[in-house]
Amino acid sequence: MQNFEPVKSTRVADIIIDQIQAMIAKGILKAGEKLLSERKLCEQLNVSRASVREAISIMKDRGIVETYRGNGTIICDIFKKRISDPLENIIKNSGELTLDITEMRNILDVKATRLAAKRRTNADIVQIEIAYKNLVDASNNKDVRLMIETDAAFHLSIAEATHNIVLLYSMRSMIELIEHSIYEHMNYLENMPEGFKDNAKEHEAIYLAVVNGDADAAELASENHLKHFTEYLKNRA
Amino acid sequence: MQNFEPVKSTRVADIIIDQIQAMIAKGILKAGEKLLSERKLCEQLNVSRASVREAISIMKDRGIVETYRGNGTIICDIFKKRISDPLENIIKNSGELTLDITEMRNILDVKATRLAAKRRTNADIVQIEIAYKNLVDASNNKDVRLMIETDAAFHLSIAEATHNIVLLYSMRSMIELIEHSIYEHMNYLENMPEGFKDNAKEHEAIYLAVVNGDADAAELASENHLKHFTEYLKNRA
DNA sequence: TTGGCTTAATGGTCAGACCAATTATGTAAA
DNA sequence: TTTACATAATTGGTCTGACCATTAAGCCAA
Repeated sequence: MQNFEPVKSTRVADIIIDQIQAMIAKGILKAGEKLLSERKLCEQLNVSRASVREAISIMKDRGIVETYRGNGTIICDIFKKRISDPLENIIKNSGELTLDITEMRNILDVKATRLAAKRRTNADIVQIEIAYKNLVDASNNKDVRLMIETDAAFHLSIAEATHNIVLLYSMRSMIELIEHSIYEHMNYLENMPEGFKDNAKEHEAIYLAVVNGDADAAELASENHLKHFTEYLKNRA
Repeated sequence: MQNFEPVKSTRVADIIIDQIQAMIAKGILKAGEKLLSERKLCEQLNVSRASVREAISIMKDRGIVETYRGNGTIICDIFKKRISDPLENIIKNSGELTLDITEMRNILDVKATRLAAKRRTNADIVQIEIAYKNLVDASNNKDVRLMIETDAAFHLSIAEATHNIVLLYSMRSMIELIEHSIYEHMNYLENMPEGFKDNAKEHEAIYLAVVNGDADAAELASENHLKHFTEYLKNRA
């Protein structure tokens, strides 16, 4: 069996991180326990405090430890990891990027709906029907989180019916990227059930047009549907 | 209703990270560009080098920047890492997708042309004019390779005028993929001239519509322009 | 026991120095 | 003029020591 050793980085901070993570992995350091103070770590590791601090600040960013001024540094429960995707992290704090992605997603969605109406097979229709019914159920139950999920799934089931892999992948990517931002605005959405009542009809229009194979109606319905959400975003930006 | 704002960290390094990431999100800092040196950043931000280094080392860990001793710190192409590379991988494993990619590119181009007509600034117009003239020159000289290059540059200069960096990025991606795909699956240079036949007037129509700010005409001109190339591709497939 | 004060320890920030790698520059040789 | 190489300047990496801000612990007096 090939048993590789982890590559020893030349960077001091990386070496420290490796050591501490190994201790956590071996159970020597357990969640909730305090790490040695920075100054004592310097002594034991024979490195400067700057290097120790760099290692700790990186582990803090990774969610491995938490620091408390005047108290110390504790090992975290690994389970509560934060967003690890750097791009999503940037998007989360950028209204401009969120708008850009939303616009891109809308462009794709409108054209995908048109193409789906032209190309959907019987198998596609079955999947779209399932997704549509799930969306309606979630809407009736007023479960906002589930509505967001089933809404995405509904639009993706339509994108799937275009049989354009690149288009499908791109739409899925855009949806993934703004997912976190949408969830953060969830509390806002929860207070506007009226807005969601309207788009029940919009979803129905899209659904029917695609199933009936009416490309023009499908494109129109999709455009109309997304107009509302975009306006809402622009007002907040 | 309790509507909490995201906590703005008091930590100096976090503030620096937010600033730099915001610059990336707005396109002020672009992939491949160099960040200011640590010492200059200290000056501009009025903080110690330790804080700047902490911010940079965290961003390095996130994969947002890369550092090179003696050279500098460069901005990574996270969009490529997160979106383009995986797509490229999918395409490699899916056989011939030239039509899918082309369709996707056309969708983006048509809508980008419309948006550009609405949003182009004077600076954008200058760039578009330059790109258009280069295209005309290449066309007059019947230099096929240069025509392909200037054609891409022309459409990208329009995409740039949308001021949607995600859209711009995606279009650039598609154009690169098409060139690869056509090159692999067809006799690139030998067959391309037919696809470029007599579209000087079409380019002119696009150019004029965008410069005049006529969104509907721009979209129409773009649709008309791309139709020919797509049909040509389909006939070959 | 309780309240408030002092003290010590901790993480956060700063300043300045030197090392190591790379690039830019300028000079001498071909 | 061009090329080659030594030198200087710049950049990220590391170290040292100091001070600030916060917290916990200890202490003493009411």
